[in-house]
Amino acid sequence: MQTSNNISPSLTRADTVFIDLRQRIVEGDVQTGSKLSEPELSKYYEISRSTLRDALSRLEGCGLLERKANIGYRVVTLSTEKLLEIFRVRESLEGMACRLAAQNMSVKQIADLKYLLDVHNKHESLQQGEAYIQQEGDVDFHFRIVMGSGNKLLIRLLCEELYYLVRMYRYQFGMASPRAKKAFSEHHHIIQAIEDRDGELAEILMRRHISASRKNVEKRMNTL
Amino acid sequence: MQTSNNISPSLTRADTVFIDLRQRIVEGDVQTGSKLSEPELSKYYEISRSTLRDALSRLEGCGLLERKANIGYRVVTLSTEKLLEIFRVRESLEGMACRLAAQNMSVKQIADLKYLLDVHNKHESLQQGEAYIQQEGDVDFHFRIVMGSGNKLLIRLLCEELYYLVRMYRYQFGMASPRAKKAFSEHHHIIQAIEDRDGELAEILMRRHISASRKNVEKRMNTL
DNA sequence: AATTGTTTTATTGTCGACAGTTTTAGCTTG
DNA sequence: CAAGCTAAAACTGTCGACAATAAAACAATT
Repeated sequence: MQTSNNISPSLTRADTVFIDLRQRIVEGDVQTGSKLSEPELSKYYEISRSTLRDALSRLEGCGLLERKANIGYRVVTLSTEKLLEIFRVRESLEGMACRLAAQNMSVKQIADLKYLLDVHNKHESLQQGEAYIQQEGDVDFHFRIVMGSGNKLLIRLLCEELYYLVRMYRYQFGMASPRAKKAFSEHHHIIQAIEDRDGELAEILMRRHISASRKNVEKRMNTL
Repeated sequence: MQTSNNISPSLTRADTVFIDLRQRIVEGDVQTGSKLSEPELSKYYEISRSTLRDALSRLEGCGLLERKANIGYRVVTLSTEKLLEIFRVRESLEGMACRLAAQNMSVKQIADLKYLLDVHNKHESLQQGEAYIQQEGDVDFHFRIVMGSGNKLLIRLLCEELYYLVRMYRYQFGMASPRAKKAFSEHHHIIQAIEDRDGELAEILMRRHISASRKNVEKRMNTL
């Protein structure tokens, strides 16, 4: 007898496996490109194959797994080319999100975001080289702006599909970019545009911000 | 014994049901907002619930179905608000696709697209009011530009996830827009920019083109 | 020894049945 | 008659087993 918590949407077994596997894939605990054996995984999680397949199909929807008929699921492989493709999509989608955020974010949301940026700024000043915190701060910043757009489709595409891939690249490609200082300054300019309700400028700044990261990767790729 | 065609990727039962249901949902044969009974549907298709659920989970990935734990799948509901959200996402993504297409489309691809546009233009001149052909022509035009971008992620997001929703709105909202003439002219300008390899202009023109459609819907919404 | 063809093994696709939850129907009570 | 509780029906979540397909191991031939 499973006394389900009636308040929150009851978590099914497939849900928990989906969430756990997602994290393991993102963090590289399950290697990129590796084939997922359904019998093996279902034994590992002590669930049936049906339940596992439910979880796997959802991971495919996140773009973390690929499936071939009669062959099975594989973890996606990472490549610089794919990373650059993601940057192009983020540039366009987050640019639009930023434009809409300038229209739709509440005064309180904007204030909270400014506060968040200050906190991270101090962290960065005090304990130099804490790349981890800086990364999480960056993720949080972009996340909040997308949420602030108020466009549910945009939110779904970015937060539920693309961002897990983005985090996967961060974990496994180790993007400790040397753009920390610049990124902070760019974030501040973006918030300013949002606060001024200048959607057009906000979009341009966000696109430049992401485009700069992309060019950074392209430059590093060419020097190798 | 099923002599599977070894050349093409063998179609599984779940595949065929997925494709058939997708069309029925897009064309409104399965009503929006209606709940899908798994026992009923599996009986209809003469397959087991497991196979059906495989198909349903993929339809959820396309954004055509919504799922709640312990309750089941429903066909998504359509609304003007959601349609406007789609336009915003298309504006940003297809704008980027058009920019990349200007860089990456081959000379032959561009020539084919110009030819396609001419054919549809003649059709439109001859048999006035053939909204259907005009619609399909529009879909094809946008589709080819996205393909021409060469960005696989962009292609997946637009062609495999968003465009079925777009077609669903066209079928069920009956968007016989009065923008036929203008749209043709805009398409021509876009191709010209692509031919000139002017990515920046191509993006701007595509965004205006889609933005104009959005504003058209907004205007119609306000007059009701 | 390498390669092709065959057999065996393992894996995915599909099925039907049971368990737990939600919804519906019916009954009781104020 | 309405409201609330209870019991029954229906549905989704989960399970284990069989069928069809792909991968691996092995044998045979050149």
